[in-house]
Amino acid sequence: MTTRNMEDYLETIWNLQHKKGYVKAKDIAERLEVSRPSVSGMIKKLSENSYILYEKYGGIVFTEKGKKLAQEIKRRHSLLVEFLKIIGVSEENAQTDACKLEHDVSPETITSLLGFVDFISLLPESSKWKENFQEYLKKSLLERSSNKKKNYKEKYWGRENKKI
Amino acid sequence: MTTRNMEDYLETIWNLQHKKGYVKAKDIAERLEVSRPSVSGMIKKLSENSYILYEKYGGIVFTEKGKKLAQEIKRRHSLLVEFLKIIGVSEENAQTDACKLEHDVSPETITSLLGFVDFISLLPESSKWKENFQEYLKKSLLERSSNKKKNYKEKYWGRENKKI
DNA sequence: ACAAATAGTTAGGCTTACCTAATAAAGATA
DNA sequence: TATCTTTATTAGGTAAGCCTAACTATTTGT
Repeated sequence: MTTRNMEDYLETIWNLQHKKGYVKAKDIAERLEVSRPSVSGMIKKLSENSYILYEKYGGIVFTEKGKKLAQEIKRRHSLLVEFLKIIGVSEENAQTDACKLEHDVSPETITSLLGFVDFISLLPESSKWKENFQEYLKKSLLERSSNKKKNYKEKYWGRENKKI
Repeated sequence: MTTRNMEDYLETIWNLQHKKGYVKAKDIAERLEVSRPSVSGMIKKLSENSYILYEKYGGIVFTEKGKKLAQEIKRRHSLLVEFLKIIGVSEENAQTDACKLEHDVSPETITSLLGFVDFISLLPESSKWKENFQEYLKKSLLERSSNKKKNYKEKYWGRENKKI
């Protein structure tokens, strides 16, 4: 099985490959803000599990298996970013959240998210869904930060406590 | 700082408290499918960090700090479940995904999700958003598995739904 | 009240990450 | 070519979790 960490390394390798055209252990360390020995260790692990091929002082390349997994992770990441932006999360936060969430979403949730994103993108211009939603978000944020805070909380916890 | 694991234990304690009225280490072990020594260790840690008060053979109660955190986690969990169900994820999967995702969503994303869920719940009956979306999901699943590509725009976003 | 059942802890080890310090290998340059 | 810089590895240690086996302490039942 692959761990969350292995996935992070694979994704980083993928990104470096597409940004610089080659991948060195040093660059991975920089990107992930981790020591070089840590990278050495993970490279060894990923090699042993046949996700990558590695030559000291040379570079890293994906095996078919590794490429497939890296693409899959990338796909989840992009989907999450796209979704988060639709619901109004900033680009920056969307990126960092996607990095964390991408390891945990089940296939069913991926499918549903994909459906949602597609559905929204198919809305006719005339629907103004996004504008309406954005406006609603802005408004509810304002209200929340001022006087209606209490109201909202009661509503929320009232619902929740019944379930328990 | 609290780790993902500490959060899981706190959430479990919260759930047990509200389901049975008291919390024993043994029950935590069962619920989390973990050995009793593991629970002992975590209880010690949570006590040291003042999230709970614990007495051997007695029970576990939250401190104010612990209660606050547990509620916060619970809040994130419920919100995620609610959202996932809206986009068509099954109850079961929504629960398990929420358990994993709840540790990683940023405050901004929480806010946006909350906005989205509220927004959807405020849609007028006439919009039929959910029905349309559900149907779209079902169809697109079929399409995907039979490798066809077709445009549903017209069918699902005819004039009567412009208000969405 | 005392033995059995239940609950909890300690001891000792495993795994996956991380780190720093020291070392080795390769590449670049004088 | 010899040395210096860069790159990578090894050695040795920490921390958070998990486990089993063995032990202790409490509660319960007769």
